[in-house]
Amino acid sequence: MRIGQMAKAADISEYTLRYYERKGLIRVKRDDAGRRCYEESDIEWIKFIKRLKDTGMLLKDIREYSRLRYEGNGTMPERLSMLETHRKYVLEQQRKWAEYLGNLDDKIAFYKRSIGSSI
Amino acid sequence: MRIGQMAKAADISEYTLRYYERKGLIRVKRDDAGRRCYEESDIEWIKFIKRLKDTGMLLKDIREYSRLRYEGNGTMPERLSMLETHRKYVLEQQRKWAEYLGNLDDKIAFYKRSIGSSI
DNA sequence: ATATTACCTAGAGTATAGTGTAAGTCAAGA
DNA sequence: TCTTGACTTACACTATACTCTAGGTAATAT
Repeated sequence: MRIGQMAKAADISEYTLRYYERKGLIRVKRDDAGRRCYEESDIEWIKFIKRLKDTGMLLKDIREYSRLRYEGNGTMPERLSMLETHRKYVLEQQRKWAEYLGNLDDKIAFYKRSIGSSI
Repeated sequence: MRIGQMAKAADISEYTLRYYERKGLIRVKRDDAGRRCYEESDIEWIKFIKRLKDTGMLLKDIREYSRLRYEGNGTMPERLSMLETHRKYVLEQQRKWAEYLGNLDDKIAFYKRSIGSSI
């Protein structure tokens, strides 16, 4: 699978795929012509990277996770530990968003009352 | 209230306070010596700006909200509309975080099984 | 009187994460 | 054979949001 197909399959730009490779997040083989050849399994891997990124993990941390992953199964405990740390972070974010939604709803209710009473 | 006190009161750096002023998010009067004089009410305003920012609103959008706020009560309907749009965004983010937490828990469970079975 | 502290402005520098361009290579179809 | 399209690398540029420095002023503490 070449970069164009992968970009479509994983819904990511070719620029970003090359950028992630440069940054050490993804390792990709080349064909005889020097073109990137992605494996099928890379689709899920790239989607997983996207999710880590979308939930606030920095590329340098994803890079570290990636390094462990490419090292093999022996690094599973370390990866598990990273994911558990990240899980705590995600829970904390959820708490913050819920709290913020409360604030926002209060503010919205206040505005509605203010606008209503001025009629 | 001068910038040093405000930085402590609103838990934000002086750099950022000046930056937000330059960007049009906050309007501040000066004393005879040209120093910024914040009002008590600015504390809550700045905290609110921080929450908008922390929940993914871009400074340029916060700037627009701010412009309306400084224009007075007549802009309440517009501000309400901005907050309701942002509320939808926050709800969508919550949904995404919940979904992602599910993925993460699956992955963690998988790792735990894998590690367990290899003992 | 002088030293220190808190402030001022303008502008440069940093971090993060892409995004785009220039110049060139390669392979497959008309 | 020639052209087109998909790729390659290296490097420059962008956006966002700060963060810091340099050089200066003003008020206060010793």
